[in-house]
Amino acid sequence: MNKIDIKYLAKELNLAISTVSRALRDSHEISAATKAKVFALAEQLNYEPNPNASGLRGQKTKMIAVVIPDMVNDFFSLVISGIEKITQSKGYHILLYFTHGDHELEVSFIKTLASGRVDGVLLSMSSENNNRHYLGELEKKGIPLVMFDRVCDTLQHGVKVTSDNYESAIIATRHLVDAGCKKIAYLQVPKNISVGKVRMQGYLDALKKHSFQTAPLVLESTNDNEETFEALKQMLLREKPDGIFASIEKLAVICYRVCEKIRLKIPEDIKVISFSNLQTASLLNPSLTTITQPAFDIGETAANELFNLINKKDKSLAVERNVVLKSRLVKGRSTARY
Amino acid sequence: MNKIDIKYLAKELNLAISTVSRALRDSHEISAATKAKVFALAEQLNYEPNPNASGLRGQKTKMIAVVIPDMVNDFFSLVISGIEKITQSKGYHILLYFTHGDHELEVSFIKTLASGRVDGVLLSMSSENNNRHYLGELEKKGIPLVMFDRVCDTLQHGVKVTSDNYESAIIATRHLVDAGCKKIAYLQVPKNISVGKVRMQGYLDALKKHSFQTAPLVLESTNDNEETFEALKQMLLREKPDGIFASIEKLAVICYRVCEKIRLKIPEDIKVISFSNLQTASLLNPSLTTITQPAFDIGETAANELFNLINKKDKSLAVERNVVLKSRLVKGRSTARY
DNA sequence: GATATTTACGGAAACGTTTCCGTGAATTTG
DNA sequence: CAAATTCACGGAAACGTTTCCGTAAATATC
Repeated sequence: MNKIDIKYLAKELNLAISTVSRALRDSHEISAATKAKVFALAEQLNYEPNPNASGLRGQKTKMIAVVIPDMVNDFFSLVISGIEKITQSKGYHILLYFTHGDHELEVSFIKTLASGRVDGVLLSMSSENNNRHYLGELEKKGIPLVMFDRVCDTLQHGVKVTSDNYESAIIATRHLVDAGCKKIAYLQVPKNISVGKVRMQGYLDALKKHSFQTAPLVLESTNDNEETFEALKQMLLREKPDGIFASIEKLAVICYRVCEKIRLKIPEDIKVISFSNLQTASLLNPSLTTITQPAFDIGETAANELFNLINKKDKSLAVERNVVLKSRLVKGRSTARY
Repeated sequence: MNKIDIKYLAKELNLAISTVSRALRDSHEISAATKAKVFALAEQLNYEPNPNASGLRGQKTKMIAVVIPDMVNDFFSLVISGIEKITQSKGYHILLYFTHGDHELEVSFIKTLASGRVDGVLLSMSSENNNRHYLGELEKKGIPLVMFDRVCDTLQHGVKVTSDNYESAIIATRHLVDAGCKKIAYLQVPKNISVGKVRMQGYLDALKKHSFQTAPLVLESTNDNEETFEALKQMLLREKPDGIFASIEKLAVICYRVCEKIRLKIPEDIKVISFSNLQTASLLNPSLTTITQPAFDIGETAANELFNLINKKDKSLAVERNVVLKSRLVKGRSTARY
């Protein structure tokens, strides 16, 4: 029942505390014989260093924070899996935070994280139109930050990992055009987040370049699914588009339900494509054509970028770096020519 | 650029360190006037207490660990969301670990967690047939443990949160019988984990009681999806069951793919039911009948149970407690009578 | 009005590490 | 072989809190 700490090991081995500490960290100023003895006893007694003590002394916690909106779709699950692969290999730990799209909560998380709880932060922002002054707190304390997917486009410096949303949106829109669509609607994400804006810009530009459609047709959704369901139903009945481009997975799912409700057949009456990482997209009725982001890869890349910052000697965070990964088009029956 | 710690606040206010500390913790032995001053300055300077220091001193970290196999399906995402709701409200932090089904990794996680990194552990085991001696490390250090879903059935003491797997398996099997199935196959999870065993027992007992089927038909799957795909294909071709009961979601997905491959129509040729938390189950082709576990609720409950242990005065962990939550049957077209 | 209690605060120890500084002994150097 | 360096380790400070113990003044008790 005795707590086994370095002091206990030292007493047991008739060594000084400092010697034991150095031995455990494999210091060169300790003889091989002594090291062996220390390792053996540590192993035998199942010694584990106290992370608070080393964290307090050395100012490094071996922990990183992952701050994301939530985990309602497969995208963030995959990102986290990618992050975990890296942290695992580096012996780091993951602290997980959900902002639930609440900007205030995000600010409060970041502020507490700036107190030395973690060595670095991975962030996918809940809303990007707010002020971003709070991110400065991290910088002030020298805690590296890497943003991914939902990044802050007005922030110049910093490392950002995203996917090619603009190009993918063009590809998606053109895919609908090629499938024969004459009137394509775009379902916009609730919040005014940058990925939504960029994707919509791709849709708009692609319409101009590749389609005969005169005016864009955009439905702004809300966070209330029922509300969005109704709005979409009205829009489909009124405007009768023959193609739907959903900017996020949830909207495609709602779209499927609306089509079922008002007896619109996919892909015969209307074709659907969506940004999505749904692993069962190919099993849907009909199988959903998706733009699939490299979610796992985004996680891995963001984590690697963060560790680069953490291990950097000089803490000049003035680096600016944009890593853009490629999404891919996965064709399903929802956009098939019939 | 000055680090703002308690010492700095104290100097600034001409107070002792101890006074500032007590004021911040709203101690009764500090006058209202002094508290106000301290709070004001702390607010103004954005003071955040150093978690390592308080953790080291007070032996409480305000963190809990969540150890799960992985996040490849929606079940664990939902569980974590439930956990997060509780930790969030208690001001706690979540450390997330994936064992990837590797028992050795799980042991090593638990061992390092026993060093005082967290105040409690939530665990869903990767494999339950191995020795469980390592769990004693936590108990020895007085760190509470709550197991959920994949619990250790041979461990007598401890708190466990599960769902009614046995009863649900009976309901699922009977549902297939009621749908007209004469030959029902059971797809067993790869590892010999307790949920799998319990569910299979429900299947076996239900067969005896509710069906005319003479012999059970069980396919043991492996972690290799391709291998399982082939095995299932052979089994379907050879045995020609007219009902499939998948013990986990992944097996249902594989089943769908196999049926597509060998042109078996669901539900006309074969009916399928599965344990699953897939949020798009109703959108599959055909919509999948599921036994849906109360995943979010499991997370909430497990977290609440853990906090009960953490806040318990006497650390006698001898409590034994089994919380069982109800799953529900969600009917889809995959088991429809035609 | 002398003693007991409460109030409000200060000083210092303690939590378990890491690391700076020091120091004899052993080894190398010129 | 004296001086310089290296080797292998010990002592103690420091990280930022929390809390035990002490204490002077203020208030309460009989």
